Amino acid sequence: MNPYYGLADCNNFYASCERAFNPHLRNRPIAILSNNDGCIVARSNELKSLDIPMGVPYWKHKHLLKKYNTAVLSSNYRLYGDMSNRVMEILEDRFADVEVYSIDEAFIRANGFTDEGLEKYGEEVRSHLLQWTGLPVSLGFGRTKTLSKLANKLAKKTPSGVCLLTTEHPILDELPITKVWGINKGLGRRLNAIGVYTIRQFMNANQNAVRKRCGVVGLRLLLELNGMPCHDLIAPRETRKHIMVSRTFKSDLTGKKSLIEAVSKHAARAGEKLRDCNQIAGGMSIFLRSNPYKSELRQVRLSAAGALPIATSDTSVLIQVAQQMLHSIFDKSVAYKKLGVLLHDLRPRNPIQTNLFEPTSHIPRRNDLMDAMDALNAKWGKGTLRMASYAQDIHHLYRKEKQSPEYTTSWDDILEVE
DNA sequence: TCTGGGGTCCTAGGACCC
DNA sequence: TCTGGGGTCCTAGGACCC
Repeated sequence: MNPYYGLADCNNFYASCERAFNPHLRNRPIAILSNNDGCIVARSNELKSLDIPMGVPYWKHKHLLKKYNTAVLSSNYRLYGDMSNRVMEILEDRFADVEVYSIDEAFIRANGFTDEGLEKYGEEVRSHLLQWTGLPVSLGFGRTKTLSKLANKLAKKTPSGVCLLTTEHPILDELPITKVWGINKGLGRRLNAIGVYTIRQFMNANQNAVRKRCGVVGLRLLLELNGMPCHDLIAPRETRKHIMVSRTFKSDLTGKKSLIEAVSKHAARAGEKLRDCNQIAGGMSIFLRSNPYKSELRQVRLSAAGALPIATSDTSVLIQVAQQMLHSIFDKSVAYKKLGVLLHDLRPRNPIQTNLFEPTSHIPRRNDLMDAMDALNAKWGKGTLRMASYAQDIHHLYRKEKQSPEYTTSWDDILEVE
């Protein structure tokens, strides 16, 4: 028998994490803000029903949020990341094959179940997750990933929180194509142009026409909706293609000193991510951008890119190159709002590739040093040990005024129960 | 006053080669 | 005067995702 695919998705994940540790948030609308307290990136159900859209600038809706007595919080990624790990561990325990797809979602493959058996097992897993993490999770099942993703949307609206979607289900006659995972405005419009509006119409559309208009991406979606798998679970990747670290400043910056500190910090963070997935980078680029919302200011997008002298994950090299690049593009007549560091041309960390023109004998020792630094920071908290080039605290460059405590990852913030 | 961050895949087009 | 055809590789940008 063909396997089922499933998608487990935490409901209103960030808001639910906050709620799990703070009972005062239980019956209030919640808004979670992006970095720099800029946009609303997560909403509780109450807020979703109040017509506050996702991704809008916080300041534009401030008064409305206040009117509804909304709890507004800066995002607490350490807390969410830790809660995510707990959920994923339980899923991995309950299902043979799990693909962690994002911080709050995982695809699963379920073999050897009857339809009823699978739904029942789903409900059991759901209540296990709720009991052990305090997070409500929805489960959708179907013969393909695309169907399971759609099933999950339906599961959120059923009391059991679980839904198994077959290709015959009448709801597919009504749902618009934009509800399909992977179809947004662009593809949606191209499908509308050939008379396709509902999911059922899409399922029955001419495959050549879809291939021609929407490329292989569109064709695969059509097949998946008809129950023919084109996307299998993807093994956890150790091989990322790019690593990016970028931040918006709370105000427009003109001073080179702050930018040097920020670029060093970003490069160091990129190095951590790189070592975390056991890779080294062959190239780096950095970019600086002015504030696009202030049209009266001079608008620029500056960037520099180049190969590293030798592929590496050594923080001190990354910082040095990033600083050189910043010096090379800095223009003192511009005010900057955003800065980013990108690592590309990533490769596995071992074996070390030597370079005729650069000495490499010091590399094993440097690797040990980096590993020791990462281990210390993992044990005692981020930033316990860091390079002197960004020793100065740069929190003043960013806004983060409404952060909740790190209930699960910091001893100082652990919840006390009386 | 205040507007996020980090990914993936696909495609088109240019450079280059025979 | 007449100026091919097909392949690969790389990159930038679009589209989509969370």
